Amino acid sequence: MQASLRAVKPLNDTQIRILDAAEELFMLHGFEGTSMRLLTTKAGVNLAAVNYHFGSKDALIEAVFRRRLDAINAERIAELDRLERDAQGKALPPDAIVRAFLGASLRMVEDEKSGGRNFARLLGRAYSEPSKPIRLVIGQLYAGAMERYKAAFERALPQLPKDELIWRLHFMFGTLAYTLAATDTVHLIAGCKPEDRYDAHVLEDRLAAFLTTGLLAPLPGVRDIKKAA
Amino acid sequence: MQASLRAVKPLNDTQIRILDAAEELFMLHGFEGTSMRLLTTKAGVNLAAVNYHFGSKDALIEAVFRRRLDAINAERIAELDRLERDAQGKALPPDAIVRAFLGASLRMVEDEKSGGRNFARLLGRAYSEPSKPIRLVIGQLYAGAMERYKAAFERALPQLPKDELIWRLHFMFGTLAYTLAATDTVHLIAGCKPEDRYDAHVLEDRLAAFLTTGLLAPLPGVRDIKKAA
DNA sequence: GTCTATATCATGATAGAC
DNA sequence: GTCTATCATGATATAGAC
Repeated sequence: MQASLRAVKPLNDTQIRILDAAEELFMLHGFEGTSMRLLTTKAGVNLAAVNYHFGSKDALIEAVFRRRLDAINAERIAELDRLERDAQGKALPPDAIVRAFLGASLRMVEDEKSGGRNFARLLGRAYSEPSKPIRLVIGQLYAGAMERYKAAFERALPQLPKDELIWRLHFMFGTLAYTLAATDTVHLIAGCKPEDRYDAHVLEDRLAAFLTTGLLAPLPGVRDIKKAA
Repeated sequence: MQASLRAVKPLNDTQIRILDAAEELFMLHGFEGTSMRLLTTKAGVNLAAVNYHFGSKDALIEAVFRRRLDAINAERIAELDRLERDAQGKALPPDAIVRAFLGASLRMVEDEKSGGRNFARLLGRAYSEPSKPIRLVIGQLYAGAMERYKAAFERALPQLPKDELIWRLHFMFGTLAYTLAATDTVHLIAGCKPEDRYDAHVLEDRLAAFLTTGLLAPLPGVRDIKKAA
């Protein structure tokens, strides 16, 4: 009884094949643009299998996100736990928090074989997904980690007003999401080495430099004197 | 003959109603999620009108982006022209280039009445759109302005290696796209004043502070000695 | 659990009267 | 230019044999 509360029933081969195919096709064509026929054909399973194993197409979309996001956010929180334990009560350096936040997501783009890269791009796009149920699931899966990181940043950047911090975290999210979603289009702007695109270390270094400096930016000046008065 | 090359045929009332409805519905439900029936009902026109006036649903999507993006990028380029003229050959301050780039997009989020805000959110999402034709149109509509801004940044930040600049412009794009697409969800992170969400000046100040500082960040260190050697 | 066959419905597009 | 009626197709979901 205790165990069954958290126990994740192991996925069978058919379910895994469906989830893998869904990840790739949702990434390529979007949710509405991916039909069950295409999906089940690609997965090499029967047309009825999705409904049998997941109940509906919407439930499958949820399952696709849950399969990976649970692990990623658990990893994020574990990494923050470790940092805070080592710091013995002192505030963490912003750079370390940023890297801990980025790490789990970026490692996915290196994982080509087991489909992590597909999911990374899918996830990047999902942040600005129109479908309300999907946004809800994503938000819910992120909620725990977000709370923890927000608190860590508040301690690390005590001089930053809270509403400014919120916006800067929002910007950080956006940069990460776009980088995950559109990593294959960077070369279109031209000029960057193609081999860097999927190197998580290089990406982490570049992103961390940009984002950490941005988080520490001087406060924007007051623009409208009347409003301030 | 000369004039007709660039002449944009004025849109009639039906076409405008269709474009306005499309903007809002595409934003709410995505392209595939918006049916012609829903769209024409919302626009108050006949089901056949979209095909008569635009030829197909895909052509309508293109028209939606063209209607506003042409003007926005022209504005972007004009603003850069003005700055460079005033600078009389000197490199521009990075902050000014960033603000010129953001301005035209951000002014849209203030424009609630004529639908600019809908378009802003739609545009933010379109950057990570799976559909290849849509990405092509967007990329093409942006190409001219991107060239100009890239060159301006190269002059303003001569110490920054080109590939690092490309990545940082990529990050800047991402932050702007996400901010446009998800401005209505900032409050979910909680803690920011709701009235700031659609104030273009406040947004521009916050974004410019974050992005300009990020663009000027120190270079990320070399991580792997072996690769560098 | 798996598969075939099918029910039911919505879609984009068009033909042709007005 | 606008409308009605309709076509051909493809969608999700399910019933029922194996």
